[in-house]
Amino acid sequence: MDLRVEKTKGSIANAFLSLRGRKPLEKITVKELCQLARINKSTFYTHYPDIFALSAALEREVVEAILADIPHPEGIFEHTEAFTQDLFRACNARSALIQTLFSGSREGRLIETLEAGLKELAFQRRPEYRQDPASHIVLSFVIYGGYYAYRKNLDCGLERVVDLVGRLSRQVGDFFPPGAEEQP
Amino acid sequence: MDLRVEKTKGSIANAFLSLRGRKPLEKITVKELCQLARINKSTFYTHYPDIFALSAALEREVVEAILADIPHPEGIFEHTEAFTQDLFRACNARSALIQTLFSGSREGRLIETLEAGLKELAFQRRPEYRQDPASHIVLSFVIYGGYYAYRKNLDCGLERVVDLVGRLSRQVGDFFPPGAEEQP
DNA sequence: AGAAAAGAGTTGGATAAACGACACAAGACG
DNA sequence: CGTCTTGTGTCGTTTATCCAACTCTTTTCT
Repeated sequence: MDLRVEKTKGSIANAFLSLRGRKPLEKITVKELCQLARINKSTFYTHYPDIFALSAALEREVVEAILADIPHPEGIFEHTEAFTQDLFRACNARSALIQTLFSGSREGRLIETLEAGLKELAFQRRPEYRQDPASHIVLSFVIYGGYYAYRKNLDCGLERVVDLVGRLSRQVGDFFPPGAEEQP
Repeated sequence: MDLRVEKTKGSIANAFLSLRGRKPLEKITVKELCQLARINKSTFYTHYPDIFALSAALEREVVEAILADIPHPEGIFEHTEAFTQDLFRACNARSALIQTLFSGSREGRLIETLEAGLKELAFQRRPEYRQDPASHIVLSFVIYGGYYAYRKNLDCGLERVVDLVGRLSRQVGDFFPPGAEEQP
């Protein structure tokens, strides 16, 4: 990528995160962002249509980085337990960033973006599942289940939650391919 | 100034000072500077002919900043004592920067650049002295005198040196216009 | 409500910076 | 010694960014 683009996007991201740490997304103006990032307003618009698109792009990037950080992504089906644990680890390593990026009105975007990323990862491994509605259901089930099991039970201790969710995920993993049940 | 130029020069300066803090000027290559500053080599050459010119430019800038920091530069002749004290203060506020920029082979450049800046300041106040050799002599005398009185007697305590140099400067200031002596 | 200020987005033209290639010089190394 | 690497400095082309000006919308203030 062009060095100029890299630097520009970097300073936009920095400025955005700095502002986002102090105020909700909808109160951030393009003008102040550009002043902080020391770029021209028109330069911002060559990269993002508006602030929300910028936030969405950064959200996707974080999720991408999280998934790229998992040692053995190919084990998403075969070693679901280890995969889940690595996923939690990768998220934990970015807790501060996640907190600022996904706070306020962006609360629900983390799990949604994660779901999309995880499904993409899964379907790259098993393309034949992509058109199978049952696979989508099972994946959504385990992803959202794991997420909210985590969110709603933090007081149980992180390790315990991760351990249990990991084992539950493995159980669910045994259901694949889910469509098979319907044609015995 | 164009925002692009500002940012480029800024990152060049930062990279240079960072390198300069670790190695002598003549060991700094254009290549590593550009890598650190994250700019293209050709961009460097559009601003500076070589590393030495860069260093010289930064040296001048520091001296400019020091002089611009003196509350009442117009008092260079009438209130030499206060002027001297303010000058020492302004230098002290940049001691770290000065140390890295004027170390090694650049040792002597601080006082030389300071002399040029102070003379320029003086001659802007009294343009009629600019062509007068005697004025140059007296100014060089007081500037270098003050500088080395400071450098060679740091163990006497800063305040004492500044106080004495300030009073001496005032004595010398009374000699102006120096050419007058020769035509009684 | 109505004026004034501030922000959103767009556009056209100017230009700084990036890129890649090049010839050349200097130092390292076997 | 020759070769090989590393850095220097330049050039032509492409492109990202800047800038200034503009309209339109939103917010703020009285």
